[in-house]
Amino acid sequence: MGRVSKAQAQENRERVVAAASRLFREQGTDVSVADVMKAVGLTHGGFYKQFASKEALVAEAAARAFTEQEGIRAQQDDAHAGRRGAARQALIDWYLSDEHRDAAADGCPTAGLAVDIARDGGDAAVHRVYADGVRDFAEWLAVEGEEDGLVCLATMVGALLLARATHGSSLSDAFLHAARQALSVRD
Amino acid sequence: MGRVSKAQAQENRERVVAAASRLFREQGTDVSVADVMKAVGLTHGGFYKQFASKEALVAEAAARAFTEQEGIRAQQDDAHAGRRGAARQALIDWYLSDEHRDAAADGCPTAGLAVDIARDGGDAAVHRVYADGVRDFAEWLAVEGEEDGLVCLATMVGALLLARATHGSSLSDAFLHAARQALSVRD
DNA sequence: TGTACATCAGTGAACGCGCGTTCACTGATGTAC
DNA sequence: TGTACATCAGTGAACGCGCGTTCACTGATGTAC
Repeated sequence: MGRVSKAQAQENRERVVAAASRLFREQGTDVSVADVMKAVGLTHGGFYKQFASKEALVAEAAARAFTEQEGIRAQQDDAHAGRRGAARQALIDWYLSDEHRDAAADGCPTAGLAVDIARDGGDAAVHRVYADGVRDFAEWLAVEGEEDGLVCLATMVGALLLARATHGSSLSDAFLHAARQALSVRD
Repeated sequence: MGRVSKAQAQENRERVVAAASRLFREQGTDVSVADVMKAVGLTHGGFYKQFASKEALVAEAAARAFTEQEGIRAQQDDAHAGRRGAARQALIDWYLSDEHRDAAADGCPTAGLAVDIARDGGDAAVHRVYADGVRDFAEWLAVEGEEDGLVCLATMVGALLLARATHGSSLSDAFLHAARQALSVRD
């Protein structure tokens, strides 16, 4: 397999970032470079033709996941024609659904990457990407002041992560249900 | 270094579980067996004289962490002479403090192990230990009904994990502060 | 109580394996004439 | 427009390293007499 066209190479690179973005959210950032490359049908050797290091991929993959989520929020805004409370409620209902609990790969990176970011002492770039993404999300959620957005996000992330960690127990649904109730009566 | 007395061996075993309990909460369950043993001044070879597998150590270490936290809650109950609201408030204030954010090793296993438990498809024993520990905690927090305990715990865990993940940013303190406010005005 | 021997907690080297990263190589793509 | 050559995306083997686990060995502890 010889050289590949510039357009093809660019497309491959983007597919690698997209696959990493899903795998890291689902299984954590220590999914191996080889597994990421395998997910798009390539071998691991070529990875360093496109990325400086695994850290660099983590940063790009995280940024991509946050951008994707911003898109989902923008869709909600459109769907509810700027009625912020309704858009927020629709997002919360999706966030605290069985579907979101069971599909971390396409889910919220604030939740999916939180612990990896906290433990990984390393790269400053990925920390910046993460904090910026979290701030944007909290601001979007804030309808009754800044603190309201932070608390709402904390409750959503906590309920989602605990629902995932207690999957198989009756607690799992209970966390999602209780948080949905608590975040509905608010406005 | 030849054989060691039964009492000494038992003490060593307990020190291994204690060290694992702290290291797993702080850095996750993929801290290596060798690093756990090193933390108590032993070599990794002897590990399997005491434990069937690393999975078994994870289960024991998690159980120990939950028991330790139950002790802290019992202390709060004693200190506040059975005034449940006050005990709960004191625990929440500690939970959402800088100290707890920065000392995960001696902190809450519900938060510290959540993602490891969620991702690890493996052992049923550790899942049971975790779910039981979470349930006990939520019940202790529930002063206005079951759902109240679950929501309170979700907010605490979410705020703590997000504060850890955004350490270094102004968001970190903001999450702790906002959650403390939200969980104070309640009763 | 004293002695001879079996037990077994802990050591340190080794196992097969997967990690992030490097590198010589391949051959289709891109470019210079 | 056609041809000769340089470029470089992707391959596959290899690097040093750390993982969980196993094992032959050690020598103080525990036990049988």
